[in-house]
Amino acid sequence: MPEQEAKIYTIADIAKELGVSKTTVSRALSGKGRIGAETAQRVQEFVREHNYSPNVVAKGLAQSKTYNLGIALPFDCVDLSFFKECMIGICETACRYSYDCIVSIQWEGGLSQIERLVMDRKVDGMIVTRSVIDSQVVRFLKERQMPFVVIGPSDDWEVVSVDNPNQEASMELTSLLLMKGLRKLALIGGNNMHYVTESRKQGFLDAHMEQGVLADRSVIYTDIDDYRKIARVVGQGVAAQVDCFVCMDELTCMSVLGCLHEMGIRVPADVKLVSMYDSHRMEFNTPPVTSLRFDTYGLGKNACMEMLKMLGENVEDEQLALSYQLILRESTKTT
Amino acid sequence: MPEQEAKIYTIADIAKELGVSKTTVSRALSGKGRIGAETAQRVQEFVREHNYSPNVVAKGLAQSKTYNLGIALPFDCVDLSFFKECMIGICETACRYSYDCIVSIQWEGGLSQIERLVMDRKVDGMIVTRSVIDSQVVRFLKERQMPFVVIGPSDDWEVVSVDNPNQEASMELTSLLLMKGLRKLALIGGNNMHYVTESRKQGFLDAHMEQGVLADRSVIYTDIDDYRKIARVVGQGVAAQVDCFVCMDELTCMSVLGCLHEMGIRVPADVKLVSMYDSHRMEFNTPPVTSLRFDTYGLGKNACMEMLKMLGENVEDEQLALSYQLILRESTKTT
DNA sequence: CTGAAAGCGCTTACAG
DNA sequence: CTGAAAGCGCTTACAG
Repeated sequence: MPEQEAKIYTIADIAKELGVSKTTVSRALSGKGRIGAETAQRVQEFVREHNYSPNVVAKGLAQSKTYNLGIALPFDCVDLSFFKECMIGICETACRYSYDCIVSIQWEGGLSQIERLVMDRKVDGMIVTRSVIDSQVVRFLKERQMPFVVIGPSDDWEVVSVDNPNQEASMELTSLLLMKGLRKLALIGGNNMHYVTESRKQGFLDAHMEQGVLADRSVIYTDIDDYRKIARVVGQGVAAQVDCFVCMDELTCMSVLGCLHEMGIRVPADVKLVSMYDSHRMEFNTPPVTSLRFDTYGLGKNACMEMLKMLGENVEDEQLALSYQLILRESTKTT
Repeated sequence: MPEQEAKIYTIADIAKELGVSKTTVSRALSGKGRIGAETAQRVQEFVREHNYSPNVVAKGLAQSKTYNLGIALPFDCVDLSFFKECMIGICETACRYSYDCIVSIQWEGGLSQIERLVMDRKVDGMIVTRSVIDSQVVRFLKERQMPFVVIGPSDDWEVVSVDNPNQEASMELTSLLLMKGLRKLALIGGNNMHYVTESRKQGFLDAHMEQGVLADRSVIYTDIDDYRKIARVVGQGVAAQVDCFVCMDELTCMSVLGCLHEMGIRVPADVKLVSMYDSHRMEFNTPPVTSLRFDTYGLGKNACMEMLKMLGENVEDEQLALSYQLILRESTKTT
């Protein structure tokens, strides 16, 4: 049986079959330029019947566009679910505007893949999913005059960025702990070079300020990124008799919980525990851990809309306000 | 200060500057066709100095290629780390051959995004990262005559697929348990429509066969995909006094462990626990859980190499043999 | 070894 | 309202 062998039509084929010019077909398809209603009809019908779809690459070449967005994804993303949700938000939105997303793995420091992507002119813009202080990537993108938006905070006026309300949320979470009467809070967090670490710490400090409690700087630990270091600072925290461990992310939190278990320290009976970033893990842990849930999908979506706007796409300005929830679970039960 | 305003050269510019034809420039760059050594030199030098890089899209159009690979990623990937590592393996390899990867989120059942990607002719081939029984995606890809490879098992002769040795590894893991004298093993697993569920179960049964132990089918549970169901079957397993819970994936395993904790049942003292898929979580749990570690990065790499081969790329046949490790941890200590 | 020309499949001034 | 033509930036027979 000779397969249906779906002939791939070109605009020229259609023009010939219909006895009109390529120009006309093109116009009927794009809707740009004046064109007779009847002619347009005929073209559209033909197209539908033979389910033609234009060669986007050719279209792109003619317009000096690619209809592709690049997503720079850090290779060492601990926070898997964050990047996944973000990516889905971006892709979905891109798709709605007929763009596709090319992923580019971003190795620490270097920018090999991203460089190629940009130099090859395979994307119209870039979305950078981890904002790093003094980023090479950002510098490169600027230099190459490639439009981009970064996800996460930025103190650079020229950079378009979208972000979760990390500082605000961290502050609310911390305030709550203080209001519960917990006084000595240990903060355990990630890489100092990540902006987000800074925001969370700031929120933590803001809350102390607001509640009129002096933050104990001796139990604020940052750049704690492996199990050994975590074990060490948990030990220190316990020795210092902190009331609560405040973890900046879920992975750290899992590890802290592990350490506590091992030391035979009970949560929440002996010490409280919270995470500044929620995940399924936080929910199904023993005990379930109080944490902050952000709308990461929405974040990706917003980033993408900003990008599309920069590219001159006519996006309806449905930019959603990013919110978060403070989810109280057993790990902070005080009774 | 007028930015360096990096002029974007085209092949025509170069030809003019050097007083040769575009053909010559093209040849000097691609290395195809005979060309004078000296001329080639001159071109290459010019190119280096002005760091020109060709417009890949235009090149693609001329060759009816895109130099893009599509990766179909399931939106509901529980096994985040699997897809991430796989993706990195793919992207890395693609990059080495000057391809880029467009991600396409694959919603349950539907194939909207993938369809667009293919119809728009934005990719040369597709890599499908979850093999599902009787897959719509596969059917569509075949119909459209789009080259593709699937990651995971496939019983379809026409389909190129690469896979982890799931069955073999599951068998080894199970055998080990049986050899340790554990007799009643509960198997808890995921979606029946996923091929991988089938492979793991088969390996589990093979081991029983090999060891001459009758598998107790009453404690083989599949399609257990949410916390409620897990809680239920764990309860049943405990009541049936199983010796060990064998979980097909890490997420399930985490939940099973949670349930056991809640019921006050100790691992490994009262019951053993293993996972057929490793992750950091398994390592840093209390107790750490015995599990199977696969080379997912290598899997992605292989998939990509297969794909590139199909596309006529001259890949060195460094196809790596996929292996796995059986990592024994505290959760199966028998003393 | 080198080049003029046609072509990849589209878009878009420009001129009817 | 419609079309011939040039152009997007490359490649590749074909003919020197």
